[in-house]
Amino acid sequence: MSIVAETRLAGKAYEWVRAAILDGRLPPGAPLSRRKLADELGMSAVPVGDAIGRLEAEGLVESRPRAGTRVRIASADEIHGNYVLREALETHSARLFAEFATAADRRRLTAAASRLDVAYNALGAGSPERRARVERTHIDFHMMIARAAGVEVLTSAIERSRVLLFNWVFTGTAEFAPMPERWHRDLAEVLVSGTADEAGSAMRVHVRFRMEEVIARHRELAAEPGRMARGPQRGTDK
Amino acid sequence: MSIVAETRLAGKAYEWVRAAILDGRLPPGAPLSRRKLADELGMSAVPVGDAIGRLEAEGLVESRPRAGTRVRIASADEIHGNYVLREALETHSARLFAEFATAADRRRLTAAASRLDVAYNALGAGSPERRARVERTHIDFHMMIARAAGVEVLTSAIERSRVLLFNWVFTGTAEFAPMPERWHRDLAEVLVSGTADEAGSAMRVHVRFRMEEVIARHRELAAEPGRMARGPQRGTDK
DNA sequence: AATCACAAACTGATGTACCAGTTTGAAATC
DNA sequence: GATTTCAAACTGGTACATCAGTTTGTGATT
Repeated sequence: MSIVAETRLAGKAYEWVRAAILDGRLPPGAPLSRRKLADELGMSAVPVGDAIGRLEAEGLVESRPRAGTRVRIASADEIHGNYVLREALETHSARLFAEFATAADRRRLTAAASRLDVAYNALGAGSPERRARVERTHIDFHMMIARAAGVEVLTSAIERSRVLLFNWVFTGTAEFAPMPERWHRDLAEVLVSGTADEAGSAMRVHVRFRMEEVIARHRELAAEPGRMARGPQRGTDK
Repeated sequence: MSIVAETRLAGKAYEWVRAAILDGRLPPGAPLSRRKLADELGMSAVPVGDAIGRLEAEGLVESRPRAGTRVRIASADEIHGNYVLREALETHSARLFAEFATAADRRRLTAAASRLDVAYNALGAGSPERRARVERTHIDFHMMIARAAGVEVLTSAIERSRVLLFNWVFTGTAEFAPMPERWHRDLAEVLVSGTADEAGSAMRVHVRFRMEEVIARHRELAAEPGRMARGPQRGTDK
């Protein structure tokens, strides 16, 4: 979020844990101990607690007062909600792109769409690592659209909502039906030469494409046994 | 955000400071001392620091490592960015309302729009307190639209972006040109009986209505002298 | 074999102490 | 009077110690 390197220890812990969650080293449900983390990172428990507090506010982690902290497992409702949020943010950024993007931005987007479609089409049943890498390129493609509008607040909001979905969905060995062959090229074409309304509609379809599949996949993951320990857990509320 | 009352001290401090910022007791630029706050709230400096960390992550507060913490003064760019964000979120929630709101929701929205227009028309040059109260009712009106969609993530995102704007703009004695007489009634009518596209467009116009005026007003506020102390402050970046 | 009880280990949360850097106002200098 | 200097006061950040609540493995009881 900032250009300068993080100097506060709390910031270092935050980045570390966040990265660990995002690349799967800490899968959903994994326990997190302030003290063990503090040992591992060579600091005391206070900055670690600070970092965990921030992650909790963001929804990546869940902590019950004197019982422990775990990487959060989102509900299907939340996954759906994040898709709605993404739809709102990305359709808007598509509108802005169609209206205001420079000629250079438009050229770059067209090229990136081609590369992305080629990568997806060549992927087949590639290794999880390859799939994750292509998925990251996919994110870059969408961020390119958002960045073209030059509105920092918007891009960072999109990134946040994407982070949550990515974590909740792709940390397993999720496998999805292939995309249409020219999926991103078609989208890019509308964004590059269509009106704002057309761009928004096209992006709307694009975002909704995998939503239901993803939610179904999430239900499978959540149904896996052995996520939580014994006990009433009390946190389930009413 | 949660139904249960906040038990952690850090949470209490967070709520307290956030409320103080939002209702103007801590205006933009005001200094915040961990220790003074800790004294005042009857706790130690650690939970206060935790709360300040969260507020900083949300952008309400700005803290330079060993120099002090102040209520943040946003740049005009940020104000603009938050308007863009609001436009994205609220046009989408208007679409959802037009498509999915129940008959009861639609009736309630129509009634609320009437009340709101009446309040604005009767306001004139009322006291700052009265204006702030009407402004809060205005927020409720928009939140009613968002809530009708039943997507928690979306409503809380809208609330966040509104909180920032409200704080940055309305804590002064901001004064704006009056709204058209049927401003909210006309909007509600489209949301209640129009298509999703129509509702989105109407909301887009609605959100943009005061944007430029607000940004101009913000420039005046930011230009006021005596906000910061002497010294290069070093945080102004490049 | 299944159930239960319980104590030891672990957890998050907070208070206290301390450190290094920044600010600031008054004294010293020009 | 204006400028510079500089030390005391204050700041955020972290480590350490401690507390109360939760979890869990072990062993006693049925």
